[in-house]
Amino acid sequence: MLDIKLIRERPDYVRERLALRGAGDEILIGKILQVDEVRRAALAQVEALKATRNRVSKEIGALMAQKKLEEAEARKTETRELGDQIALLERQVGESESGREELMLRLPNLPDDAVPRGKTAEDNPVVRTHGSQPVYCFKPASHVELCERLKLVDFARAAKLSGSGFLLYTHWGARLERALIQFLLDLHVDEHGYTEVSPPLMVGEHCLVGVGQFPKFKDQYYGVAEGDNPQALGKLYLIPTAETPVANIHREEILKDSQLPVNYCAYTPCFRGEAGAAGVGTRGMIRVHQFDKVELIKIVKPEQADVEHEKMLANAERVLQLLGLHYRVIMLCTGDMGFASVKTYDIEVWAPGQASYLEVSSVSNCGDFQARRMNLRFKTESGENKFPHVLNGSGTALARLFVALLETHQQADGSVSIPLPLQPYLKTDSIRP
RNA sequence: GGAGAGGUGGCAGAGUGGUCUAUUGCGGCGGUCUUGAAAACCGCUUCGGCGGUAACGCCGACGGGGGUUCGAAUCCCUCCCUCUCCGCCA
Repeated sequence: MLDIKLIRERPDYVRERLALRGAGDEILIGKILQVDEVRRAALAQVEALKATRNRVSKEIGALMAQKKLEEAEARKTETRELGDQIALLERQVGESESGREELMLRLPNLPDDAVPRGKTAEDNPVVRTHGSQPVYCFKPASHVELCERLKLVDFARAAKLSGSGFLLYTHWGARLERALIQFLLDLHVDEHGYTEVSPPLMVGEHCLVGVGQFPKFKDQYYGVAEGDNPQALGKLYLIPTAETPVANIHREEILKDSQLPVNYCAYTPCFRGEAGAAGVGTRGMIRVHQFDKVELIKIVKPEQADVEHEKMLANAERVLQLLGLHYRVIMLCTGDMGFASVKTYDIEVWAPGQASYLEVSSVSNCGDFQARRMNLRFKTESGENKFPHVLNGSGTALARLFVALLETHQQADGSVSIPLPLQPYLKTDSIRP
């Protein structure tokens, strides 16, 4: 959520920054200012009336204590309708407040100055490239072929269980997935200094609102029902990313200055409806309804945000470096950034079987946007309460990492060699047919 | 799921319709005293909003929401959560 004071004081600046996203959200600013004005006018009135009521009520109390009952009764009838007026105005305040809130929750974050202007993914500049595209003396197979040949994933049976977009890992495939999870967690916890957490996989609506997934993108997530009670449907949602529960851990708290930065790392499955995405990358493991991911979350002081953002990006890149994968880092342009973000880097790993780069990580600085939505604050040394900045990054998404790993390290004999750092986890140096 | 007990400030814990501000204790911060510290004593110690250049003034919040009343932490309704016991269960 944006700061209402910023909208009041610099509406044109806000409109201009929002326009850079190209979604037309800037037209909401006028409405917000209008509703805000109504709210403030009604609030000033209601507070004046309440001040009067408080004063008179105290006088009545004093009169009754002195046993001047008739006088007290007279004052009561005098002020009887005050309550009705207050109730009426309070309804106005409430309505304009929730109206303002509703609009505010639909406004995306403002892009940072450092973010390149652009409209689509075509406009995202490459920040750097690591390694180069490997060359093979044979035609590299796609992961679908490799998975079938090596019996790592049973696509057909997964579909039998849950429909398309689900994976059934088998044999070495299941072990590889588990090894990767363990490898990633150990790397971030032991070497990068994150604290591991393992959150609930179902969360209440307020958590999705907190990170900015609701109310605007409600159609993309799975709601769950308990038993056959239709009323329970939508009370809980399957998490689309560990960011949702983990970023909300300290919601409605006031953290101590000394607690920051908070660094969390979590492995969770992620569930996404991907409505409307049918046909796009549906074959194989590239776009699925359930996948595993290790997520990094930081809660930092505003002045630490840029440095911590770069550190998080480096932490995610380290994963691909250790696994011997070629990748590039791109910065998302103003038109391609996520709703809550002020600045986002994507890491795209090379998948030789696809002959394309796959997004395996998105590392975002969300500024104070999520902290406002969650009412998460910290107390500065001078005793002031401020909103911290919240960062999140994948470290990394698993299904696509799995794809890149198989396709990159496939051998002429049909086997897949396992990079050295992963061998202790998988307890083998190669997977053979 | 059933029965009972609870939810008040950082923590503990009073407060069953009104006297000026939600007692009090602990912890924390500042001060006095001291070479320094402890003790003692004094003071301060939640969050949000509105108005004002400011000093300051006002409004709201006692788990959430609604109601009764001139006036609600207190009475009523409703929802949520915690604890104890029972049932079911990996």
